[in-house]
Amino acid sequence: MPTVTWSRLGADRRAAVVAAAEAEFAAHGFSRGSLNVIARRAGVAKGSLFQYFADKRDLYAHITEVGSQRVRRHMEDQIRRLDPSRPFFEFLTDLLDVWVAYFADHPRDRALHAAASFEVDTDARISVRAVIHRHYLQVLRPLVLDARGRGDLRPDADVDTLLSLLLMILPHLALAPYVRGIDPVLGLDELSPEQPALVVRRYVAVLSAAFAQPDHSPADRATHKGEQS
Amino acid sequence: MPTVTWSRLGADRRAAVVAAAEAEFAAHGFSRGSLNVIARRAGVAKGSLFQYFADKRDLYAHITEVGSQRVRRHMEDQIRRLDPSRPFFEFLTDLLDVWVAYFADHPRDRALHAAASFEVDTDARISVRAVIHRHYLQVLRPLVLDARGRGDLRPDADVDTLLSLLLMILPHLALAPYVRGIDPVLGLDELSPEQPALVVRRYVAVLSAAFAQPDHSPADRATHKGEQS
Amino acid sequence: MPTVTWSRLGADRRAAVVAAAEAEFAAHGFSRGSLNVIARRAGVAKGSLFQYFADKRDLYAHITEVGSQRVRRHMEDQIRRLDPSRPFFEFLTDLLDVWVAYFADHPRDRALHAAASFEVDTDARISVRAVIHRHYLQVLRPLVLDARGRGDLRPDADVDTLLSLLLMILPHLALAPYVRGIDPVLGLDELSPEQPALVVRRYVAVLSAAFAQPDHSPADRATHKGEQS
Amino acid sequence: MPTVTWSRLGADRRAAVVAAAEAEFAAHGFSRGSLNVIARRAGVAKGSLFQYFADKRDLYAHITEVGSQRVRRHMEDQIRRLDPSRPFFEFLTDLLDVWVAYFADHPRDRALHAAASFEVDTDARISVRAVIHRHYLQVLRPLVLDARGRGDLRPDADVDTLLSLLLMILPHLALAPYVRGIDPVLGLDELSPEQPALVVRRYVAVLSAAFAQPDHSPADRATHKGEQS
DNA sequence: AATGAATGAGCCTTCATTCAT
DNA sequence: AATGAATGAAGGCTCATTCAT
Repeated sequence: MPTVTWSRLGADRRAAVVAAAEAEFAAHGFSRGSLNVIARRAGVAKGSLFQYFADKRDLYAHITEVGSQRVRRHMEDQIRRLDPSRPFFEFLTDLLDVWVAYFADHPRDRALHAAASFEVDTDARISVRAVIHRHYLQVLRPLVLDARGRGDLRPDADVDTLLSLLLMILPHLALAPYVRGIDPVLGLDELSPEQPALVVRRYVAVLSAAFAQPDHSPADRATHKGEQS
Repeated sequence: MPTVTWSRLGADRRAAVVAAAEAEFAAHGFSRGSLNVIARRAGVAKGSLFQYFADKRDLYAHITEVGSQRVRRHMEDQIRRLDPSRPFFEFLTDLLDVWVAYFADHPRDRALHAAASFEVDTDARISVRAVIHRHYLQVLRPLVLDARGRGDLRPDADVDTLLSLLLMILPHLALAPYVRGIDPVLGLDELSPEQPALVVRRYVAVLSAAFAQPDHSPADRATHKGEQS
Repeated sequence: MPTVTWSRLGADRRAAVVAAAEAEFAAHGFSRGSLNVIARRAGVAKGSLFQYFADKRDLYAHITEVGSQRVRRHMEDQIRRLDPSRPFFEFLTDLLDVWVAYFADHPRDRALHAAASFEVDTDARISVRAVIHRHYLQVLRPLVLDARGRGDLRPDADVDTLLSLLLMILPHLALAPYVRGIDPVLGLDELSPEQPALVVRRYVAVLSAAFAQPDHSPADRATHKGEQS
Repeated sequence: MPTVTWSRLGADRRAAVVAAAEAEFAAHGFSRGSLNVIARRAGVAKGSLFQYFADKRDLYAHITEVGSQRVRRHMEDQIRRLDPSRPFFEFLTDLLDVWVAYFADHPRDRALHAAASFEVDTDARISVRAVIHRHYLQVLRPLVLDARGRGDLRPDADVDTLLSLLLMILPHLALAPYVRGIDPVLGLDELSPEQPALVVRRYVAVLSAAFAQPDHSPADRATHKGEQS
C-alpha cells in the first residue's frame, strides 16, 4: 500500500510516477522492470520512490490496481450501455467484442495485463493476480448469476466452471492478437481486423452450447445464428 | 539451436549440461536462471556453454525441447494404454487424470512448464511456447479428429476451438494445484487429493456438453456416471 | 550537546525520543542505528531530531550519557548497600557479582555498553568512551583510594594500574557472557549460571595477590573463605 | 576462504587487492569499509573481487589472517632473539617492549588490529577475533606454560586468568597510544616516547606480584628493580 | 575444443541531512 | 517550533558475455 506521503503528494508528481511506472512495468514486467528507469523517467529521485511505496512490489501492486480499475470502469460503463438484461450469450458476444476493442486501443493496459499474467516472481504474481482476479470476478459473477436467474443458463449449469473458462478466455482474447506465440490454433496472432470478432463468436458458441438453457431462448439462438451468417 | 560442437560432444558431458540446465531453469525460470550456476553444476567451464549454444536463450530453448519430448513420450505411451478408440469424453477424462498425475509426480517437468508459461522475456516466451504448443497439437489434434471421425463429436463441432480450450485447460490443470494464485474459482490450489479429479470431470462435462454428438453416445454418459460412483 | 530547544521540550516528548534512540542504538550501534527509525518510533518528525541535536553523533552521545548515569546510579546504591568499608577484596567480589547481575538483567544497558565498546567510527567511539570512562573512574577511584587508606592495599600499590585493569575487567565481565567471540580463554560465553561468579573470583584472586597488603588482612582471607563455603 | 581463482592469480594482482583491502579496512573497519573503494584502488573490476572471495566477509577474514600472520611472524622472530628461557617476567618485559615498538612502526597493522577489536557486526567480529585470538594463544600459552614448568610461576598460578589478562593488556598496549579515548588512567594516549616502556613495566610488575614464584627468582626481582631505576 | 578470469552495468534499498512550508 | 518531502550517493552483490590462453 502506498504511504501517506504518496496520498499527500501533488497530483502532477503522482501522475508522473504512475505514468513512468506503468510504462516500465508494461514493457518489462515486475521482475525486469527497473526502479532506476522509473525514477529517471518520472523526474524523481530514486530515494523518493521509497517514500511513496514500501518497496518495488508495493509500487507494482499499486500500478496494477490503478490499471485494473481503469479497465474495470470502462467495462462497467460498457456493460450498462450494452444492457445486461438481454439474452445472456448475445450480450456476452457484444461484451467480448468491446473487451477486444478496448485492449486493441490501449496498448499500455494490454502490456500491464500481460506482465501480470507472465510474472515469474511467485509472490508478485500471486498478489497481482489476486487483484486482477478480484476485479474480473466482481464483474462477471453477478452477470452470470443474473443470467441463470433469468433462465438463460441451464438450472444445473456449473457456474464456477463457466467463470473459470471465462478467466482463461478473456485474457487470451485481450493478449493473443498482440503477443505472438500464445494462440497457435485460432490464428489470433496473424490478425486480420475481423478475426477477433470471429473468434469471439466461436468461443461464445461453445459456451452457449455448454451452458445455455436449450428450450428457453429461441431468441438467443436466432440472433446468434443471424450474426454468424 | 545447439552448435555442431554440441552434437559432436560426448554423451556424458551433454547429459551433465542438460541436467544442470533443467534443474536451474526449473527452479528459477529463464530470466532468473543463471548460466554461472549451470556451468558450475555441470562441471563445465562457463565459456564452454557458449561453444555449445549461441546464447542463454538458445540453451533454454533446447532444454524446453528436451523436456517437452519427455512429457510427450510419456503421454503417448499412456494414450496407447488407455485405448483412444473408446468413447472420446470417457477417454479424455482418463487422459486428463493421467496428465494431472504425471505433473504431480514430476516436479521438474512441472516447474519447466511453469517457467515456460510465466517467462517475462517476450522473445524467450514466444519461442518456448511455440515448442510446447507444437507438441500439444501434434498429440491432441489427431485424437480429436479421430473422435469426430468416429462420430463422438457433432459433425459441425468446432475442432479448433476445442483444441484452443484444451490448450488452456491442460496447462491449467498441470500447474494450478502447485502454483498459487492462478485458480481463484475452482480452488485447485487448496488441494485435497481428490480435487483435481473432480475438476477434471467438471471441465470434461462442459466440453462434452458443448462438443459431443448428443444422440450418439449414451454409452459415454453411462460410463462416465459409472466412473464417478 | 543537546540544543536549547531540547531543554525547553515537554518531558513526554523528550522521554519518547530518548526511549526510541536507546532502543535503536542498543540494537544496532551508532553507525548502523537509523535516525529514520528513531524518529518514527518516537512519533517525531525526522527534522525535529535536528532541532534537538546537532547531528547523529550528538544524539548518540546524549543517549550514552543518560544510560551511563542510570547504570552508575544503580551501582552507587549497591555500593552503599554492600558497605564499602569492608575488607576491599571481599567487597570487590560482591561488587563484581552485582555488576554481572545488573547486566544480566538489563539487556538494553548491556547492548548500549557493547555498542560503545565496538563502535567503528573513531570519533564516535572516542567521545562515547570518554563519557563511560569518566563515570567508571568517578566511582572506582574513591573506592580504591579508601581501600589503600584503610591499609587493605599495599602502601606502594600502583593504584592507577589497578584502575586500568578494572577498566578492562569490568566491561569484559559485563559483555563476555553475551557477546560471543571476546573470551576465548575463560569460557564466559559458553556460560553456565555459576560461571561468571567463578570468573569474578579468579580475577579478584589475581588482583588481591598483586595489590593486597599481605600481612594486613588475615580477616580478608578468612571472610573470603567463609563466603565461599 | 579465498577461491581457487584467487590462488591461481598473478602475484601483482593479488598484492594490489590485498594492499587496497588492508588500507580500506584499516581505515574504516569491516562494516564501513567499501568494496567499491577497494576495487577502484586495486585497479580491479568490482565483480572480480567476487571471483576471488565469496563475499565481503570472506575478503575481510583473509586480510585479517594475512595481517595476523605478519605480526605473529615478527613476534616469533623476536621471541627467539630475546631468549624465552630467561626469567619469565624479565623476558615478558622485553617482549612487551618489542610489541609496543612494532605497532608504533606499523600503523597499518595497528589499524587492522583496532578494526578487529571494534567491529560492530557480530559475525564479522566473532570470526575475525577467533583468528586473532588463535594466534595470540598459540604464541603465548607455550611461553606461559614453559615459565611455570621452569618454576618462574607459582605452582598454583591460574594460567588461564593470566592469559586472559594478557589478551586484554596486549591489544591495549598496541592501540592505546594511538587511539585516543581508550586509556584515561595511565595516559598512554598523551604519549611521550618513554611512556609506553613505563606502562609496560607497571603492568609486568602487577602480573609478577600476582603470578611469580616468590622465593624462586631473586634474579628476576633483582633485574626488574635494576631496570626500573 | 576448452578454459575461466575479467568485465562493468545493473539491481534494490538505506541513509543523514536540508529546507521550504 | 515543527514538519516531512526530497535528495542522490553509496551500499553489496549478480550476471551474461568476451577473449586470450
